[in-house]
Amino acid sequence: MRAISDMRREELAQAALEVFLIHGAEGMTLERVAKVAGSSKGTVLHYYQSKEALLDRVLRDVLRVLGQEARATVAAHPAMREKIAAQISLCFRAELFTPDYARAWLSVISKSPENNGLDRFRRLMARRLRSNLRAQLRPLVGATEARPIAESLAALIDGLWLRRALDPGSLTPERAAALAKTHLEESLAFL
Amino acid sequence: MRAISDMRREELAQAALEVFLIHGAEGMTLERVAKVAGSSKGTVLHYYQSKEALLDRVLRDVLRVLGQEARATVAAHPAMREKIAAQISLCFRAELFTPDYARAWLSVISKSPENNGLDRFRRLMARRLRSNLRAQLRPLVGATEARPIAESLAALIDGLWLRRALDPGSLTPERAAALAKTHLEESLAFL
DNA sequence: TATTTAATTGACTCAATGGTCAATATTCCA
DNA sequence: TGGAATATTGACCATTGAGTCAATTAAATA
Repeated sequence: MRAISDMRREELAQAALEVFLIHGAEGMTLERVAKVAGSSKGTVLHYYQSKEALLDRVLRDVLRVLGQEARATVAAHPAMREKIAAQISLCFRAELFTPDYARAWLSVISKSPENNGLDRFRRLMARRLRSNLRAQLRPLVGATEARPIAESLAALIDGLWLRRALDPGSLTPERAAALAKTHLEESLAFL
Repeated sequence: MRAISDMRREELAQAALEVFLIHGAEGMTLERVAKVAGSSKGTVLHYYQSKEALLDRVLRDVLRVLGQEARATVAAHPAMREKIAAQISLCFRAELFTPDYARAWLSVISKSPENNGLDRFRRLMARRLRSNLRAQLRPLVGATEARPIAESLAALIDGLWLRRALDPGSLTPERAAALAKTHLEESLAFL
């Protein structure tokens, strides 16, 4: 029967996500995952061939959830200006822009040069953000201007996430979103 | 005699810096440092009580060099506008804004939450940049406006460094500096 | 219920890394 | 030159974490 083993796999993935958010990609050790799942390292490796496979699963889950939210939110804002603003809000919404997520993200990018799975994940996230921003800017300012604005905005967003990871107390989600939106407004006004 | 042992210490610090720039803080293993120095792990630990002590030394050296350059360059540009531009240029000058330095920096910040030495270093760097930017903005736009502009600019700079670490090919030093300066100009123009 | 199938465990190996230490080699100087 | 101080080494140890595996336990089913 698949059902039981699938449920176990699910539980383990859930535990892994939990550990991942607290300890990052590297700190997500099999022991910790096993402990959170109330199981043993052996069992974890029974369901996932390797730590890499488990991490893949975790990242895939995260990616899926983020993707759904993003599409839904952007679709809900037909006007272009609002679409971009919505896109920015999405990046900094309170459930996502937490110290935990920010640290986890930092751990992903810092290991990304040595880990294919993490690198793929990172690239996907980066590409998704950039192409969304560009696509939404293009009708407003044209393709030529859209690129540098999207580039700058993406870098600013990265920097704000970094700060959230490192000095969580010094930056609220609202303030981060406000800074990004201000930057966008100024870029648009300047043309 | 101090002289000889001091020279050895120096050589080891040099080797450690080299390894640090290639492999980051974590990847700076005693074995690697010893190998580069043409020595042995035991010798490294003879001169530095621990890996932490060695890393401290490396970071202190980096900090000293960066501080000197920064003070000199900024002092050389008496006009305020130019001072800020010089400050930005300094962040992205070709010798510094290399993939190696960017990756090393990334490794520092990613380990910073768990390592006091790295955290102190990171905070120092961040504080120095921010306070420089704020100090130079204040006479131009007043204290109230200076803060958010400096904040935003600092985050953008961080984001650009991140990109340099992760996708080195996609961002030249000139382009990075240009993006940062554009952001600054737009912020100033918007007031 | 007996047998087969699957889940679970913990002890094991292996590799990497920081760190200790006693033995050895080198250097200095009286 | 010979002994004291110093430098150097490599063999050890401890820890951590991934991954293996055979033995045990639990579950399903004929």
